[in-house]
Amino acid sequence: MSHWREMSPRRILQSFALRCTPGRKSILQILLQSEQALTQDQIADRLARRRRPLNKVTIYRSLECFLRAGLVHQAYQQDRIWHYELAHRCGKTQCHPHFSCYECGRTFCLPEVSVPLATGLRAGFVLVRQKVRLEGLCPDCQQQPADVPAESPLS
Amino acid sequence: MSHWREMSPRRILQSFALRCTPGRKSILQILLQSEQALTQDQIADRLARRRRPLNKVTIYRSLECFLRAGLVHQAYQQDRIWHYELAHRCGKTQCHPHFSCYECGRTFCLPEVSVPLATGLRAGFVLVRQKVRLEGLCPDCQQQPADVPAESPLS
DNA sequence: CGTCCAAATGCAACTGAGTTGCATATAATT
DNA sequence: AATTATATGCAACTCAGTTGCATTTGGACG
Ligand SMILES: [Mn+2]
Ligand SMILES: [Mn+2]
Ligand SMILES: [Zn+2]
Ligand SMILES: [Zn+2]
Repeated sequence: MSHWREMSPRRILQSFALRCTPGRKSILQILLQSEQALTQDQIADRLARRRRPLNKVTIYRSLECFLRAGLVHQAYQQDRIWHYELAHRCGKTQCHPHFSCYECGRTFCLPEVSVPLATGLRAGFVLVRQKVRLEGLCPDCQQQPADVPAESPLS
Repeated sequence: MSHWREMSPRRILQSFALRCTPGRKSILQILLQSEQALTQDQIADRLARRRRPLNKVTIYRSLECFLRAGLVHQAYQQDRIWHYELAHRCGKTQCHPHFSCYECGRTFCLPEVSVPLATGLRAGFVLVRQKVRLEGLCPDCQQQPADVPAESPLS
């Protein structure tokens, strides 16, 4: 398999049979250079800083087009906001897990962590993708008293 | 551990040290009787059908209070809408998985499916809860041609 | 019982991520 | 260069969830 980071945005778009516009190339470049999943707003910021501003509707529509093509995933939602990332660090049937910190609210990509696929699915269900979200305390926050969800008084 | 379904809403609220109001008892009863996670809107509908209408703000604030107490979980978000369910069918460190169908969009609770906890977490991360979301085709939809995400042309 | 107050409720107005319709611009094909 | 399906920009919109504030009430205490 070819490594996306060694390919130009243009060639990647071509290989996915997507139209190659300046806006899409810029969005793709920003996703290629990011270690984390990004929101529309974060992408817009970075585009503006590179003097390549794009309308937010265009960003959403480009991401949706990338999504349909399988170039990006909607990695996770936080505070009702979608975070997008390139699909190249995800396995065929499983995205890499994400870890959210109860204390600081940050979310981390954990491409090196793998979780076995679910087993014992009821007959008739066809599993295509498994997405795992981990919650807890990140290295920066585990010292401080945290706002961890309460335990049940009945267990 | 006591079984919530055999307890009255009133006793459950008391054991969680929550104030016992008519609204909270009704919301709790609806969650107890549901096999699936419910949205604010679905809860409001069922309350109205029982002639116990509640303001949506009150429903949201009650759910948030239940959440802080550990009585309910935010099970999953679909189309930016939170789905709430009682925590009593979830393990201490892992919620039961949920399965979403690409074709019909329905989401199913899979309390019988278990996934091993993630291993190989980088040093410093403290895992408190693991949430698993499965995507694919449900028994009703696996016959029809489905809108499954595209494969990468580069792999 | 009645008194009291922190907490719960209802209502109206608000927030903001994401969507839609439509006019205009442009990538890719010929 | 001409053509056309697709991409873009802009303004207006949607709607789940939140906030401020006035009013009500659960539950503790006597
Ligand atoms: Mn990621
Ligand atoms: Mn569930
Ligand atoms: Zn943290
Ligand atoms: Zn289905």
